Amino acid sequence: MYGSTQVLEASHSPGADDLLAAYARLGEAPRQMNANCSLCSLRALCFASCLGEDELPRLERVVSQWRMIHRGDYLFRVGDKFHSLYTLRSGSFKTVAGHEDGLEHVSDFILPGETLGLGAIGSGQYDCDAIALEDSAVCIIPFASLESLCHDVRSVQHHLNQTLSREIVRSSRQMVLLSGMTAERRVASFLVDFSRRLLERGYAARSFTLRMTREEIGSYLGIKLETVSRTFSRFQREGLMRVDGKQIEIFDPEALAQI
Amino acid sequence: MYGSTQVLEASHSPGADDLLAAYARLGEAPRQMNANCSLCSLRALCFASCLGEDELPRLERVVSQWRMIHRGDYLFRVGDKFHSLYTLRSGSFKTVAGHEDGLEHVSDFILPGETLGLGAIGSGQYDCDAIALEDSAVCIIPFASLESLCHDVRSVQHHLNQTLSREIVRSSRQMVLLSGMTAERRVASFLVDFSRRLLERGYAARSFTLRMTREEIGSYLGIKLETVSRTFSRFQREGLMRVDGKQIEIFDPEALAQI
DNA sequence: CGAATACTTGAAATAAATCAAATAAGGTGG
DNA sequence: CCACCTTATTTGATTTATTTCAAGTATTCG
Repeated sequence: MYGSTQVLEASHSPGADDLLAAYARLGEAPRQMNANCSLCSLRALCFASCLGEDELPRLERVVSQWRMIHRGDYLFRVGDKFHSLYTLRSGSFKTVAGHEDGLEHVSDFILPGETLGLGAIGSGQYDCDAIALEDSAVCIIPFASLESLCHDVRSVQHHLNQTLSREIVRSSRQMVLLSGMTAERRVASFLVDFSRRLLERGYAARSFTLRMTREEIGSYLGIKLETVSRTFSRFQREGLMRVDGKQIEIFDPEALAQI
Repeated sequence: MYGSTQVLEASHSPGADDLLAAYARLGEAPRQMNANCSLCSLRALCFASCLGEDELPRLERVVSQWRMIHRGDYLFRVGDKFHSLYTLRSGSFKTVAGHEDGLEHVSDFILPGETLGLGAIGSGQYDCDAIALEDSAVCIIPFASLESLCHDVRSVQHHLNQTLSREIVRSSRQMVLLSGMTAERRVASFLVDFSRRLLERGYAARSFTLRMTREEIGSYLGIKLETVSRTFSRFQREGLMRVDGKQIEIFDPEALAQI
């Protein structure tokens, strides 16, 4: 778009990603296709980040396939046998954790560069549903191969450990939010956090589209959709942000962060 | 006590553990002492579980030290530089996650065989406080050494991955609880879960002592201490359990699980 | 374009928090 | 080892943040 400024709606990289996104939109792409880490714009966020140029081919042998998932489709479901981790290349996902009695909870929203399936390593079964919030593309990382690569390349093992550990810290933060914050702070926290994650990935942090519904945000934050809506409206009245359906503009991130 | 039935208050193993517990009570023990995985009764729960008899000495070189922590003392604090994971040998801990503005949350209770410090791997700093709920003993696992052992012994790496992943799943379950359950279900869920964990460790599951206060339970469950107390009283009135201060007896685990 | 889904807003209901006060348990120093 | 002070727990009365119910409006997507 304009030089280095990229927004979520725009294709976020030239080359292979564009092709993939275009295929996904058309719904005509082969279900899987070959990956190429060297050309990937998200290299810095995934396992490639800990490898030298010369080691990338080894990763490419592990992450040899892509897959496209259409909006609303499942990448995996609770209980599915675990074979692979997935790194999101484009699009976005929600993960939904269930409970015996139908109680459901949106446990996370996933942005490009983030990894899906970490909870399945321990049990051999995926522990949540992963559902695409828009047409998306994922790299397939067969876990057995990744473990072998870990064995050969220490930095990859280190990276996997770090990824898992960071996920634990993230959960822990979310629990502080769920256990003690007012609805207002939860919503503010969600907006600030989401904005920060977009920024880290090179997207516009002040103006973005929420791909998820108010109900999904509410579930993620442990409040009802009406409360999300009311709080958005209040923040708008107070001049902190502009809300136009799913289109959000943040005017005063500092004030939001301090709520 | 009676054959194979062991209760939390009793020493849970003969030999080294007893010695350690005795030292801890006296407060006269050396601050650190040598570990011996081969003799440890918790072997089945920790990293030793994935090693053969012949490989144990390698683990013992990594986990070469114990440490005793008195009730109320910190094993580590938020922000401390990360060097080691800790496996609890005896006693119990709480972990407390903080937030900039003083908002605190008891993120977990730790029982023997469980690991402390997993959240520090990613950032190099501990992400929570770990505070002993009673005089306790921990094995010190220097992380650099553990990573080396992971490199040499695949099963150790696999075990670390599994431990980290299981922690993610645990957090995720706790978030479902915190985001959607009534106070009554949270308390029931806590009791059932705590009882199950005791059972898995060979302690009495129907009758046990809560080492933490009502306030700490409330923080863990995202409710106030008065609500914990009232719910305990209600469950007692309904004949599901007996409450005598910190001493708990579960009469009807099935009914509790179904609440 | 039109049915279905998503969102906003108001009013009433409620689960849990807060405030308060009395009782019980636990740890410490004399 | 007991008395005392502190901390923890229970229980009741009141308040409140959020949910629930409801109804109208806007969006989305096939």
